[in-house]
Amino acid sequence: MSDNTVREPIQKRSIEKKEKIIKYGFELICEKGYYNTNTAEIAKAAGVSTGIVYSYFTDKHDILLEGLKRFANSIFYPSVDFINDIEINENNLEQIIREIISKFIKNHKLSKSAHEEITAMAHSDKDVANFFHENEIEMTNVVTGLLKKNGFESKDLMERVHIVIGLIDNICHETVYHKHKNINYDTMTNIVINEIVHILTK
Amino acid sequence: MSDNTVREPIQKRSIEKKEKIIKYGFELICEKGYYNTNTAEIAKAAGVSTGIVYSYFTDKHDILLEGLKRFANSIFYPSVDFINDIEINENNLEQIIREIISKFIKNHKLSKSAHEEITAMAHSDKDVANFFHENEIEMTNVVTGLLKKNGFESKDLMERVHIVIGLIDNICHETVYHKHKNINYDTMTNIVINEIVHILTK
Amino acid sequence: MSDNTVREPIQKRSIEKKEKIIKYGFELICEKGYYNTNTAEIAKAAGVSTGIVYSYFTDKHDILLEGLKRFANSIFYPSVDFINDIEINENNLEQIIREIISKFIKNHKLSKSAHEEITAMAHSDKDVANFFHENEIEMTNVVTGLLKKNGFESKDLMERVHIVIGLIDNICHETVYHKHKNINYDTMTNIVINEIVHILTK
Amino acid sequence: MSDNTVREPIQKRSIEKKEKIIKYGFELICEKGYYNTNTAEIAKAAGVSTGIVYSYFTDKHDILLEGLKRFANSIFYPSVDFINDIEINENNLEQIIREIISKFIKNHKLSKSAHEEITAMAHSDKDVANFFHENEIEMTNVVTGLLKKNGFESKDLMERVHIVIGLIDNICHETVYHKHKNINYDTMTNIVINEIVHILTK
DNA sequence: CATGAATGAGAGTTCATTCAT
DNA sequence: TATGAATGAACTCTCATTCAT
Repeated sequence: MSDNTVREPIQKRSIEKKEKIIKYGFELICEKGYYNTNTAEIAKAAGVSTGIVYSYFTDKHDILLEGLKRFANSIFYPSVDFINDIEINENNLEQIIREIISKFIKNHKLSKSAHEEITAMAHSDKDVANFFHENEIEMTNVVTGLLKKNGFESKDLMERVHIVIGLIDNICHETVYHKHKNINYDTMTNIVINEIVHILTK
Repeated sequence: MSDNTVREPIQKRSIEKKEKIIKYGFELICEKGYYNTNTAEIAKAAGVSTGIVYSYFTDKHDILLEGLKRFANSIFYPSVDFINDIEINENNLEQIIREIISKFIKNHKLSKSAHEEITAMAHSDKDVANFFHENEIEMTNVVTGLLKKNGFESKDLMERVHIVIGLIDNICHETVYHKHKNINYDTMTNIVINEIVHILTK
Repeated sequence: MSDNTVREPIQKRSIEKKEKIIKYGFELICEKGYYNTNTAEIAKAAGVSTGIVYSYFTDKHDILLEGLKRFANSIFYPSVDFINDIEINENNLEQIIREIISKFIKNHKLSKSAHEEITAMAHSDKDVANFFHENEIEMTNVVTGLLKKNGFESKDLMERVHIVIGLIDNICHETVYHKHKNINYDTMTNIVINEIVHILTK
Repeated sequence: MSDNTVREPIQKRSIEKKEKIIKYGFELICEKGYYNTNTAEIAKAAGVSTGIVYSYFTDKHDILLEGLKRFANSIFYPSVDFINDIEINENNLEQIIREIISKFIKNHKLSKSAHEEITAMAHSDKDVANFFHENEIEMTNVVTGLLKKNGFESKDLMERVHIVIGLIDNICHETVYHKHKNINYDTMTNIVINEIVHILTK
C-alpha cells in the first residue's frame, strides 16, 4: 500500500506518532468496525491532527493494514512458545493441544469484537485476506517443521497440520460465540482434540 | 411521522418487482460488498425507482436480510437431497461425503464473491450472524436426525455432526480460495473425508 | 385555490369522501403539523386512496385550506350564541365577557395543538393568513353591530371591538400555554375583563 | 459513531464563518420559511460548503435557534434604552408609550417576513416557543422593575405589564399587516395608548 | 512538520404528485 | 371513478481527503 509519497518517519517523535495512529486507529476499527470508524476519530484517539494521518498513511485502509501487521498475531495467535521448549510426542500431544486450544480461547475472549471485525474484513477485503493467507501458510509451515523435528512422520503432514489449524480456529470460535443451546461445547472440544491427535498420529 | 409499515405486495407485478429488488440488490451486495453498494444502484439494477425500494423494504439492510432468506441456502447449502433417498451406512459413507463436498465446492465456486461477502457480514452484522447461527443449528439437527435414522449410534452425535459441518465448510473454502502453493488440496480433501468417517463411526 | 380541474363531487358518496379527507386530513395536520403530515397518511386516515385525494384537491395545501373553512370557526370561535338572545348593557357586560373568555379558554384547551399549529400557519402561509384576516374583520363587524344594537355608542366602536378581540385572544392563549410561574393568570384575567369593560363603555 | 461535538471556533476566520452561517441562514429562514430553506442554500448564502455547516451546528434546527439568540431581540424588541435615562411619570407616560409603539412598528416593518416566520415558529416549534416565553417573562420583569423604580404602585403591576406588552405586540402587528380597510389604525393606536395608560395608572 | 478548517460528492431516505390499471 | 404502485427530485447529514496557514 504505502507508496513513495508517504513519509517514512525517521525522527523519534514522528515514529511515536505513527505508532499511536496505528495502535488507537486499529483499536477503534476493531471495536466499532471499519466502516463505523472515521479518520477524525482515529486522529483524535491518537492525539494527532486529521491532516497528519495522511502524511503517514496513504488512506484509511492503510491504517487497517498496518494495524494488522502489528497486532494481528497477538490477537489471533497467542504465544504458544512453550511448545518450542518441550519434546512433543504421542503421549503428551493431547495435553499440549488442549492447552493450545485453551490459550486460543482465552485470547479470543479477550478481544471478541476485534476477532469478529478482522475475520469479517478477511472475507471482504483483498489485502486483509492476503495477509491472513500468508500468515496461515507460515504457521502451517512452522508447526509442520516443529512436529517433524519431534519425530512426527505422518504422510502429508503439512496438509494434516493445515486441517488441524482449521479445526482449532473453528472450535475456538464456536466456544466463544455460538452457544447453540443443545450443543455441549466441552464435549465438542474433547472430540476435536481426539480427532486432532488422530489426524496427526495416524 | 410517516407510516412505517412496509407494503406487502399483492398484485403480481408488485411481487415481481419486490423479487427483482431482492435478487438484483442481493446480487450487487454480494458482488461489490454491502458498503460499496448504494440504494440507487440497487434500484437501477432492479429496474425500479429509488423511492419504491422503500415501499417494500424498511431500509437497505432489510434488502440484505431478505436476500439472505431467499438465496443463502442455495449459495451455501446446495441441494443434497439424494441423501434422503438412499440408505447411509459405513460402507457408502465415504462416497457420500465425497459427493457432498464436491457439490459444495461446485456451488462455492459458482458464487465466490457472494460466499465471501456474506461470510464477512456474518462476522460483522448481528442479524446476518443470527441467521447463520440458526441455519447451522438447524442443519446440524437435520443431519443428526438423518444419521440416527440410518443407524448411526455414536455418543454425542450432534457434537460430531457439528464438527463435521465445520470441516466441510473449511475444506471447501480452502479448496476454492487459498491455493497455498505447497498444499495439495486433493490430498487434504482425502484426509478430511477419512477424518469425517472416523468422527462419525468411531 | 381549487381550480377547474378539481372535481366538484355531486354524488353523495363522493361528497362523503371529500368530507372525510377534509376532516381527517385537517385533524392530522392539526395534531402533527402540516409539514409532518403526509398525503399518504391523510388518505389512509380518510379511508381513501392517495390518488383520489388529487381528484378532490389541487394539492396538500388545498386540504389545509378546506379544513380551515370547515373547522376553524369551531376551533377558534366557540359558539357564543347566547349573546344574541340577551340584552347586553353596562351592568351585565362584565359577566358576559367573563363567560365568553371562559368558553374560549375551554375551547382552546380542547384543541391545544390545533390552535397552535393553525396559529403558526396563519403567520407563515399567505392563504391561511388571509383566511384569518377575513374572519377577524367579520367578527369585528358582527360584534360591533351587536353592541350598537344594544345601545353601545362609543366613538370608534369598531376599533375598540378589534382591540377587545385581540385582548381576549391573548388572555386565552396566555392562560392555556404560558404558565409563567410568577404571573397570576386569574388576576390577569380580571384586569383584562375590567379593561375590556373600560374600553367599550368609556 | 461520529464525534458529535460541535466545534467552537477559536480562530478569527472560523468565528466569522460561523457568524455568516447564522446571519445568512437565519435571514433565509426568515425570508422563505424554515421548511422552504435547505442547508445547501444556507451554506451557499454564507459562502461556505455544506459540510462545514455541520461542524458549527448540530443540525439545521440549531441554526434557527442560534439565529434567534443573535437576532430575535433586534427584530422583536428595538432598543428603547431612552426610557432608562428619563423619569417616567403619569404626565409623560402617554408620550413614552407612543414612542415605544412607533419604534416597534418601525422595526416590525423593517423585517416583516422575519417577524411572521419567527412568530409562526414560536407556535409550532418547542424550542422557539421556550425562547420567546423566557424572553417575554424577562421583559415583563424588567419593565415592571423600571416602573416600580419610577414610583408606579398599581396592585398586580406585573400582570398589568404583561397585558400591556401583549397590547403593544398586537397593535404593531395589526398596523403592519392587517390593513382591514374599515379600520382606522391611527385611531386604534390612540385608543390602545389610552388604555395602556389606564391599565398602568389605575 | 503539523494543524484542523474546509471541501463536496455521495449516502440513505422521504414524499407530493402522477398514472397505468 | 378509484386505486395504490411508482416516480424521482429533493432533503438532511457524513466523511475521506485536501490545503491554507
